[in-house]
Amino acid sequence: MARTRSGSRTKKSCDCCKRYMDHLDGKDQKMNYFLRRMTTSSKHSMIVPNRFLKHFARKLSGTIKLESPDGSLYDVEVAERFNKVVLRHGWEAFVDANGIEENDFLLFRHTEQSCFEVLILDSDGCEKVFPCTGIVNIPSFKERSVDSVDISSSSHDETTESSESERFTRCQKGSSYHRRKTAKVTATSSSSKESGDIPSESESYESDDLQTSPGDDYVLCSRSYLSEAQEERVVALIREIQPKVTAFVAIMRKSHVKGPSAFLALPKEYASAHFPHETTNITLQRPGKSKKWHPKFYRSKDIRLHMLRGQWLDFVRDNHVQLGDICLLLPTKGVRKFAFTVHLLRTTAPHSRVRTSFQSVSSCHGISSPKMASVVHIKEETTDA
DNA sequence: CGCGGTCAAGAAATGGACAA
DNA sequence: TTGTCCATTTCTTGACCGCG
Repeated sequence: MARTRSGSRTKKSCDCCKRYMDHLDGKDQKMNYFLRRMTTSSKHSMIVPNRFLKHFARKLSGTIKLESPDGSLYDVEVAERFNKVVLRHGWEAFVDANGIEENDFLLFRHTEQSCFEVLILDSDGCEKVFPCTGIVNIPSFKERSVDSVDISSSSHDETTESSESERFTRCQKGSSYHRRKTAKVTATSSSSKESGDIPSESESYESDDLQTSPGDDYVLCSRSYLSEAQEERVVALIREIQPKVTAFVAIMRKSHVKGPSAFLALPKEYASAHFPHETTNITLQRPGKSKKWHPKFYRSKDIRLHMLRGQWLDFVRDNHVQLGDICLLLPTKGVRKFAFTVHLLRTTAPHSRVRTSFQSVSSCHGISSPKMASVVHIKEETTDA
């Protein structure tokens, strides 16, 4: 990071600093705001940026209250997922009730205690306009929350509005470097895809505080990308099973399913969080089935490698796991030994065009790219293979 | 001899530093 | 501010070794 960059920034922002200090007055913290953009995955849970948490005076946990632009309050559970703090139960209700859509921007402002005011901006950066705020469909969840809440009266004065705009602008500037850095990846990923709205884009946007996790409910196998359709299926599945812990999603590659030494590579961070800290056998099980597999979880001495081997191949064979299939591993709660439930999302190739795409998958060692993923059709397997 | 486990090397991705 | 280069990290591939 260039010295000149930070230097010029400090020099230029004296007035800003003054206003900023004024705006923080009365709170022993350095940050009041954070901005997030809605992605497909964040419809179900929203990550709170680590940097915000670092500068947030209090510990964000339990239940917080979100105040929508129409003044309604929502109780939202704060949970920790894979070393990330995420807004969980209640968040979806907030999203639905406020008509928040993908690519919308949400500006969170800490008002008091565990209360955040949320400004909703359209994808073009303008404040979202509702036809009639009274018509907004507020689910029963809100009713539950209102009776237990003492709403702050400081939400909609002009000072707030202007400082929000300022902060939004500043925030955009602040994040430009990261966006630029990720643009390379996005450009590469989307180069062959007609639509500009691709998973990798949203992933890269979130990457300022998420290195391995593209979503909040699941961790995606690194260097893999889910198409919108795939992501929707994964999200739908996660929604259905309502996991209490972060799931691991792996798109099957050649190395996962082919050959005598097939294995499933696990991201270091996820493995550290949910797998044993030594080489040992773990248990895999299909939902609703009694049969179990005990692949070896291998962890190299230098902690660089984390993978499932041995009976992993049996699992692959027994369940007819194929190239391009999606495996969702869910740590089983309450079991002393490390056990995982594996949900399978099958890939189907309904026509020749898809088959062609699949050939390109294997031609590049099975690495799933957005291009390839975009034409892969997934169907969830409801019955055992 | 075959299979499974382990490890090393190369490839690819990512992030940081620096110069224009 | 933007583009490029380089270092680091992580993943993939395949070879080697030990055991049955």
